[in-house]
Amino acid sequence: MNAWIPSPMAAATRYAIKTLDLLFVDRDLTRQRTSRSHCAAAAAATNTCEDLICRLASIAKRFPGPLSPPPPPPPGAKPRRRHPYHYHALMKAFSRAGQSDEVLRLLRDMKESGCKPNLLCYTTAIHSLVISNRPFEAQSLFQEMLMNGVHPDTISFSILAKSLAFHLKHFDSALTFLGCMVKNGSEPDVVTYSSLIAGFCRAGLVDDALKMFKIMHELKCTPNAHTFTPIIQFYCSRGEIRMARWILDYMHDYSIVPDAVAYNVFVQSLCQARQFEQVETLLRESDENGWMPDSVTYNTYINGLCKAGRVEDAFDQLEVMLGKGFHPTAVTLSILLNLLCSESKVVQVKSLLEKSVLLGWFIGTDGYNTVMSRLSESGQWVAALKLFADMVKKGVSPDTHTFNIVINSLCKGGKLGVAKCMVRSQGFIADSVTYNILYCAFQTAGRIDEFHDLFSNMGLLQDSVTYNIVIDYLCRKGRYSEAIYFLRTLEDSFSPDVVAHLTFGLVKGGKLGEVLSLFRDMLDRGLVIDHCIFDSLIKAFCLKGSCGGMGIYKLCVVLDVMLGIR
DNA sequence: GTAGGGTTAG
Repeated sequence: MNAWIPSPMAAATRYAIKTLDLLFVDRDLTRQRTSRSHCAAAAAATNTCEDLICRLASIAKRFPGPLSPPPPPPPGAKPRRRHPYHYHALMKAFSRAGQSDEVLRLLRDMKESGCKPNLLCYTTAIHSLVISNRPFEAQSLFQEMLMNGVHPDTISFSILAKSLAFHLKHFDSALTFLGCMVKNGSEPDVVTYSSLIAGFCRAGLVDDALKMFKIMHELKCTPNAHTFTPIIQFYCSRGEIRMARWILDYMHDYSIVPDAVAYNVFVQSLCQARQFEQVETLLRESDENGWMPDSVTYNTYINGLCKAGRVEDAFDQLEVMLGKGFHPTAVTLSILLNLLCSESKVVQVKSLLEKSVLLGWFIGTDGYNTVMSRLSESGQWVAALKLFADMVKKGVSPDTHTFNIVINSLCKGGKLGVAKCMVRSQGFIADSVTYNILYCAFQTAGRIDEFHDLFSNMGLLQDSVTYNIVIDYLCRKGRYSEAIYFLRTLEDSFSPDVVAHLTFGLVKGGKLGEVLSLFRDMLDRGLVIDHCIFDSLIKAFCLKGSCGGMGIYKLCVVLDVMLGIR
């Protein structure tokens, strides 16, 4: 392994490599590696794939080294002069590199050397924890800052308010926090409000976002493109393209010119709806609408075309993108690798990655993650683990997503103990995806107590996917009352996504009385029964074969209750 | 001197 792989992942990586070396001599794995299906997959190569790989290689030649590895931060670097400014400069660099542990180390070093951290150092450290999804540690550090007599300002308050709303979805706390800001003499500004609006929109609470928008207006706080983009995103995510376009027009009417980010969200939505001609029009008219498409715009468009099977058009757009002077980014590469993988050429892509050094193209973490993920999904988890070893040997730093793919592969191979050790190894930062992968694996293996021991000290990592896993499991086991009880114990107990999962399980189990009771309860509380619940329910009835014969009567009863007409 | 917000792939 190359020496420059920085902490915090270094220890976890070393452990992983050691483990993999042991794993590859495992008899079962060796058998799987040489299985016939893999040989058949390797033999299934076609000219199409070769053609795509040639194109990729030709781009690599035209743009040598566009994805060069980031320079490694100096190991154990310390500022020459012990002044908060110098510490801050280093902390900022580590924070930008996503290395919050290093930021905390510098903060500790400051205190130990008698240099009192100032507001900026604390702010950067808190922000680093927030963007690394470590909200509780961010809150503790904020408390420590107050205890040390450092008074927060609008920026530090805003970072914590964003953490509460955007990451934790604790909106009541976020609003209370806003009140605290004012009491402490820090007025929320456009960034503070925009962060909260983004949090509301991300949680699907657009009405609350619009209320916040109204408050901004009343306080004469002028919104900008950052304020509107999450609202556009909300409507786009629901396929409400007309509403999204209306907001873009509204922005123009009020002289808040939407920028590339706002339009990129819209382009994504048009691509999902396969409205590629609209995308073309948007790009053609970009100049007169006052925005410049960027590499994200083209990546989004190229990805949309790939997903729609329009590979030639995708490569044409790649040419347009390159012609306009945009270098392919890590995302461009991921999109193209993903395209190759979706053509069932994962084996060839794996070999392309292994030869990437010869091609003169640095393939980074994201490129490896994409291919490893596809390998693992298609059941070739040993190949995914081998590619992981290859990536680390080339000096490409794994991130949490990489480790999640490795852990998923280990779980698929029944190596739960190894996965558990990797999560426990120093420097491993688990996220909600890690939590969900392991929860599923330990639950299926009937070893859920071990799972709880593993995560008991890691703070809250559950999300709606976790809740759905629990509900699916309880419904599969016929423990419907427990599933309903579980839903009611959740903080956001009637989240549409989770309700949709539960009603799906209940309908499949023939528990229509429980479904009706749940819907009546929701309607009594003034809650709206979301379209995703409707979709899930219809799917469950269809799967159960209830859309014909007498079964249709039961379906109609449920739909009437949903619509509040029975 | 330095700090905070919205987007794309997996």
